[in-house]
Amino acid sequence: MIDCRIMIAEQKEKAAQIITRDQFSEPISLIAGADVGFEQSGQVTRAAIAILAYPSLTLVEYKIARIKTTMPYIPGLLSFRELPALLAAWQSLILKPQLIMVDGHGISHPRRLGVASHFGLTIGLPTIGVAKKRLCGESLPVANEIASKQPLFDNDEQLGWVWRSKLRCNPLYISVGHKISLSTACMWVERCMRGYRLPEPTRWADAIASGRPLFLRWLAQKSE
DNA sequence: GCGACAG
DNA sequence: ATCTTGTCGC
Repeated sequence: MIDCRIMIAEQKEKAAQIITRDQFSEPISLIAGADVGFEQSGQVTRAAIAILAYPSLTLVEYKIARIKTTMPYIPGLLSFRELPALLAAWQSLILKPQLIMVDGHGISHPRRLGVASHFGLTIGLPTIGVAKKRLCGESLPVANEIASKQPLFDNDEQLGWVWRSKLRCNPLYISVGHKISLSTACMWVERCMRGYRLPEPTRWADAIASGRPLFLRWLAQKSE
């Protein structure tokens, strides 16, 4: 069995180190997206990091890491399952981005250390949490208009924004990962939208990690 | 005790 | 997260 108490203690300790101020300077030329998928058996964790040029948002580099799965999925402890593969992918990159968007929550987490924050703290770079589902906190319904948003609250503490990125799609949960403020995080997510539910960095990372048509077409076209 | 629960 | 067919709507 896994002793979650140790991980929870680690999360509480690390959460205190998360920086919620902007610690990067513009202009930014490279933005990354990070996501993790699992192969059929579930025994292999596959992380992908996509590096996009900004502002063109074209894919300029990507790396995939395949690691043996060590942890089961436990809500709230996702980073312990996904971080090893993310770090492996990170280490193999040639280009280093100034900002990273991670598929998952940042500080909108029961102990304020979701995978986006954990990853950012570990590598010491600014990260943004872009999650597709709520983990904790409460919010009012978001109006069905693009860019409508509602604050995500845990009592009096705002954990992030619930943000409608696309009509008739479930909203995104945007939160501080590390070394960035919430307002700046939202600004960068908006700047990276190209008409899909997910911002481009996360959209590409997901496509690469899961071998989706978007990425397969890109590969095919590249080899022509 | 029951429901909720990122990926 | 992954597997998986059809179906509805823009």
